[in-house]
Parts: sequence; C-alpha cells; structure tokens
Amino acid sequence: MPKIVNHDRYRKELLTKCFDLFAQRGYGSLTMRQVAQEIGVSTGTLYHYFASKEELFRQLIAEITEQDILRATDEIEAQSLKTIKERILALGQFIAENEDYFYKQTLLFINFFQQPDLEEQQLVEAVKRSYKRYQEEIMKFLSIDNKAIVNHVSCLIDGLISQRAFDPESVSIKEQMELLAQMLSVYLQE
Amino acid sequence: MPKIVNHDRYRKELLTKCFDLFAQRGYGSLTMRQVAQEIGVSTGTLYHYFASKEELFRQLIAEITEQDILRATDEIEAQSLKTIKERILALGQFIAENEDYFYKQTLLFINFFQQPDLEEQQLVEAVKRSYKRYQEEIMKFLSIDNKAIVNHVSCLIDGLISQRAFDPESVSIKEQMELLAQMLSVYLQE
Amino acid sequence: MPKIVNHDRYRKELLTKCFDLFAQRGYGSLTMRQVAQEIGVSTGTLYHYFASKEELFRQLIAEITEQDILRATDEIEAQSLKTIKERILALGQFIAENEDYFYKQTLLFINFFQQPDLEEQQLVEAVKRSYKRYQEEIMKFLSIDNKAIVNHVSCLIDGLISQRAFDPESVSIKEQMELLAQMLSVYLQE
Amino acid sequence: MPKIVNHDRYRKELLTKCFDLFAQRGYGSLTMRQVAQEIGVSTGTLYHYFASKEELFRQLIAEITEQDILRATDEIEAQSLKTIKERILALGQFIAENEDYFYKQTLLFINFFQQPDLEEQQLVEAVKRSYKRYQEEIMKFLSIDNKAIVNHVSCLIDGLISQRAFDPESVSIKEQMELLAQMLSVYLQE
DNA sequence: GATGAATGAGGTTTCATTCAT
DNA sequence: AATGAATGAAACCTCATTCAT
Repeated sequence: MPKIVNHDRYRKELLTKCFDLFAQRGYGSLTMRQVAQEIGVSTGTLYHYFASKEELFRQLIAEITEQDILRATDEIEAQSLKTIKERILALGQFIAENEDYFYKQTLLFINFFQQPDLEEQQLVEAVKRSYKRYQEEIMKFLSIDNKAIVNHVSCLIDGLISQRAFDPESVSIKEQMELLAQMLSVYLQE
Repeated sequence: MPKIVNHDRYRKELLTKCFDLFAQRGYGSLTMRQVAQEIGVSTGTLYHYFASKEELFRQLIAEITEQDILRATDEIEAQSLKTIKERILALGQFIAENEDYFYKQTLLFINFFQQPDLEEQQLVEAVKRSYKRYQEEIMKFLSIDNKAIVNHVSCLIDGLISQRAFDPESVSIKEQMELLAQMLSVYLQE
Repeated sequence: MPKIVNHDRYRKELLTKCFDLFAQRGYGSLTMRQVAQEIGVSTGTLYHYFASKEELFRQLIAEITEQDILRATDEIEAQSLKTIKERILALGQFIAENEDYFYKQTLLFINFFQQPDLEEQQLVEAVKRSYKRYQEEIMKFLSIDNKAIVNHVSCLIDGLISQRAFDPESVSIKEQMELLAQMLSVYLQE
Repeated sequence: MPKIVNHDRYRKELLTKCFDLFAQRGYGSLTMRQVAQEIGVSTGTLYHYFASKEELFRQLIAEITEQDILRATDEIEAQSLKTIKERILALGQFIAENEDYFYKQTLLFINFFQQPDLEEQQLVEAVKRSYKRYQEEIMKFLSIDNKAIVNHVSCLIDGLISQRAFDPESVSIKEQMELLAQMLSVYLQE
C-alpha cells in the first residue's frame, strides 16, 4: 500500500488553501503553478486531485456554496437576544468578525459568474440556493417574516462589505448596523 | 487641430467598446486577440492605441472613474422633487434604468483590485475619489447631510445591484426603494 | 496588410519539411518543439498553421496520400518499353531511385495506424485508396491484367523496401528485380 | 535456486504481456502508467522489474530477437514435404497462422529503428542477426541454396504482411503463396 | 494607420520516476 | 514485493507583443 492518505479529506484541505488565493487574485489571473506553489504542493499533486484548473475552481465554488453561513447562526443563536435591536447588533458584530470571509466569498461568486464556460446550470443553481439559504438564515435569526425587510438587511450587508472592500474607511459596519437597528425599531413600531 | 483629436476620440470609442467585455469576462480571462476580435479591430490596431493590455485596462478604469454618476445628477436634477420620498423613488428609478451600467462598473472595480500589479496608488486614489463623489452626489440629491444615512443609502444600492447580479429575481429595486423611502421618512420625522 | 504570405502554399511547405522528421522519429517520439526547431520556425508559427500536433500529423498523412506514385508513372511512361522484362527493370530502377521516399512513406503509414485516436475513417479510407491506386499504377505500367501477379510485384517491392530498411546490405533491389523479370517472363510464356 | 528464478520468469511474463501493447501503439505513444494498467500491475512493480521505459523496450526487443522463427521450423519440419511446391504452401500456411505475430514483430522492429537513443550497436546487431537467421531458416526449410531466390521469398512474405496490415482484403496469403509455388517450380525446372 | 503572421515566454497538463507505506 | 501518491521536468499549447507589409 502506498502513502496512506484520506483522499477526500486532503482534497478539501487543498480547496481550503485555495480559497484566499482565488478570491484575491481572481480565476483568470492565477496560474496553476502559482496555486501549487502558494499552497505548498507540486503541480503534479494539484492535478492528482483536480483534473483541471476549471475543475479546481468548480469544486471550490461548490465547497463554499455548501458551507457558508450555516456556521453563523450556530454561533450566535446560543445567546438569548430579545429585541430586534439586540439581534441586529449581534448580527452586525458577527459580520464584522467574519468580514474577510464574506468579502472573499463575494469575490469568488462574482468571478464564477464571469467565467462563461463554467455556467453549468447545476452549479449556478447551487449558488442561487446558497443565497436563498443565507436570507432564510437572516430571517430566522431576526425573527422577522417580512421578506422585503429581510432583503433590505441582506442588501445592506452586501453593500457594506463591497463598499468596504474598496475603502474600509468609507463606512463603519458598527455605525451602519446601529443606524439600521434604530430605523427598524422605529419602523416596526409604527 | 490635426489628427490628434481624432486619435483621442477613437481611443475613447475603443474603450467604450471594451467596457462590457472586461466587465463580463474579467481582465485575466480576456486575451488581446479576443478583445480585438470582439470590438472589430486587429490586434495591431489595439496596440497602436494602447501600449499594453495592462495599459488598456488602466485607461478603461480611468475612463469609468471620470464618467460615472456625473450623468446621473444631470438627468434627474432637472425635475423638482420636494419630499425625500419622491427623491428616493426618483433615485430608485434612475438606478433601475442604469442597473446594467452600475453592475458592470462594480465588476470592473473589483477586477481592478484583484490585479496586484495594477495597484498604482494614483489610480487607486482616483477610484476611491470616484466613490466619494458618488456619495456626495447622493447627499446633494437627497438633501440629507447626515453622513450615516447617506452611507446607508449607498450601501443599500450597492447591495441591491450585486445581489441582483447573482439572481435578478431575488430582490426588486422598486420594492426596496419604496421600503427605504418609507423607513427614512418615518425615521427622520422622529 | 501584414506580411504577405500564401497561407496554403506555406502550410504545404511546412508539411514537406516535416515529412522526413515524422518518418524517421515517429509521431509519438517527436515533440512540437523539436519539429519547430528542425524545420526552422517557432512553435507559435507551427500552431498558427496547425491547430495541434495531431492535426499536423493528420495533414501530413493526407498530403502524402494525395501525392505518391502519380509522379512515378509520369516520369517513366515517356520511354517506350516493349517487353515485360524491360518494364520490370525500369520499375526497379525507379524504385531504387526513390527508395528513400517509399521507405518513409511506409513508416508514416505504419505510424498512422499505430495512433488509435487518429483512426478517422475518412483518412483511413484515403490511405487505403492510395494503396489501390498504387497497384493500379503498377498494373497499367506493366500492362498486366492478372491481379495476382500485380499483387506479387507490389508485395515484393514492399518487402524489399522494408527489408532493406533494416539492413540495406541484406538484399539488392536490382538483383531482385532482375530475378523477378526472369521469373515472370518464363512464367507468362508458359 | 532462490527467488531469482521466479524473478526472471515473471519478468519475461511481463514482457510477453507488453508485446501487443508496444506493437500496436508504439513506444513513443505509450506511457508507463498505460503499460502498467493494461498488463495489470502497478507502476511501482513495473519499475521493480525494469529500470526505465527505455530498458523495458530494449528487453522487449531482445526477447523477440531471441525467440522468433525458432518456433516456426520446429513445427513444420516434422512433416515430410517433398516438392518445393508442397514446402512453399506449408510455409504459406504457417505464415498465415502466425500472421499476427509476424506483423507485430515487424512493427516493433520498425519502432526500434525509429528510436534514435536506442541505437545501441549491440541490439542493432542482434536484430540484424535475427533477420539473417530468419532467411537461413527459410533456405533450409525450402532446400534452396540460391540466395537470390530465398531473398525473393522472404521479401514477398514481408511485403505480404505489411500490405495486409493496411488492408487485409487487398491481398490473400494463400493466393500469393500458390502463385509463388507455381512460378518457382516453373522457373527452377528451366 | 492598419493588418495579421511570427515570436517565444509562460500557461496548462502529462509523464517517467521515486518513495513512503 | 507491491502499491499508488507525489514530484518536477518537459510536453503541448496560448498569448501579449512585435514588425514586415
């Protein structure tokens, strides 16, 4: 028997290591050699686990699509947050803590939609579903069943993240989430 | 004024034709031959007007950075809109009408920040300034001088655009802008 | 206008230059870089004219299939050769003069049949037709309409060429063709 | 006799399994992984028995060179064949029965001469000797001591095999051998 | 100015070979 | 002895760029 390796486990480990790379440099601008070097394996190994650059990216997207915010709720839900204000602020803090991850995820998804060949309907659907799950999570967490408001919140978060991507000093997550909390509590009491 | 005028005019024409291409396919995934073919010139011609692929992209970013919302205000300001509600809705309609442009602009800027070699401070600054101008424009247009609220609005718009990029059916611009108008008018009257 | 080149003419010129190379070294053992270097162009140029290594080989086979012995008859027919003996000897001389070409052609065809992916029925058929034409040419030239005898002659020639390929000193073309002439004239008078 | 015997026995077994593979696909177009897979061992095992791909091929050639027609004579000689005609026809039948083997042997030898690096004089000599032995065998079997005629026969056989390789329907072994028998008996009685 | 053939560095991918198990 | 994961040199191929026309 050769070097014993949990093939699938290692494959996912490699994907994890690719995450930052693809997010920050973009699919088209990355070479397989660079990827291999940066994650510390040989190109041969990379190809042992992924049939092609395209396939590597595809699997990366699939992986992210499966993970995402699931983690979010688990972590916060434990606490008992009664008012919307409290919950919005808690959400805000969570976003702030994971800003980097959210930002990279966004970049990857955008990159994915830019790659015309990759538009396998299956993956596209998975990404869309992932987006929906994300909103449902927000809905559940905030205990709001007004879909428009949930959309408002999720758009705001998206916008915050992408605007901060260009210039982190242009907006403050905390400030915006406080404003949102304020606006929402006023609006909902109406 | 000899040929120089025509030269510059044509250069900008070429840039305009490149806009969609770079936005939709991404800098790294585009080849100069593809660019040339799609905008209907030879590679030679492309190189006659732009010293390199990088330079072409740089000029494209610069061009967009200079244009953008300037157009926006001109078009709407003409009308006389008294209440915030009216102004928000007008803004919303303008966004909706130009959604495609905003989306592509976002893609290009993200792409720009993904290109490590291009981080010329000068251009980065120009892009940041462009973002600021964009917020000032919103501020002026809505006649609001609370910076947090202006940020709220601009983040929301950004988020709307990027969320709709993934799935246009997930959120409605009109609905969101109406909700925003409602929330703002309530909040401000407080 | 760019460097003016008769694209198709140059393509055939390149093929001609490849002929020896592929025959002597074999498809699988040749690299595109080697090919490019040996025929004096860049790899880029090679790919400008042939989409892939496979395609280059395919075209080479097609080219050879089209040419072949057509040349043979033209050259000899001019002479007036009355007896079979004379004609056989003339044929022998022609073979001897073009031994190198016949040998390389054989090698290429063998190589072609060794490449499993290339078995495009179309080309295979073309190669077979080329073989038939070759026999018809012999038939016509020798003025013999006994198919078995024509086959005898063409097999002998084939065998001569391949046996001499391994060791040119093992058999003499002239000697064999004289023997054949002798045998045939005796046999036919019977 | 310890393991060495088994080792050598297994080595030859592996070579036998490689025979078809190398003949049909060619040295250059085969990868060690393919070889390993097709003969049902791991690449590691292959390397345990053969130091390199080249060495494997070398041994294959050596093996074939040693075997070949030895078998032929043994099988036929037993019979008592009086006339040349009978002997030619018996030879023809033997060829027909082993056509596949002869064909593959030819392919391998051609392949061998196409590999420039392998031109170890030693092996080349062995191959040439093998060819000579082949002719001597024919000579002995047919009881003919006219070298030209023996060459005629062996060329004819070679040609038959290679011509049939391209298109088995183009010539019939039996027909040709009968014609040969006829021609020879007439010619020799002269 | 415009063209596209030519270039060769560099990208993606394959493959002989090694080596831990 | 046997396995197959890992390696990296080298294969095939692409692409920004140049340059003759």
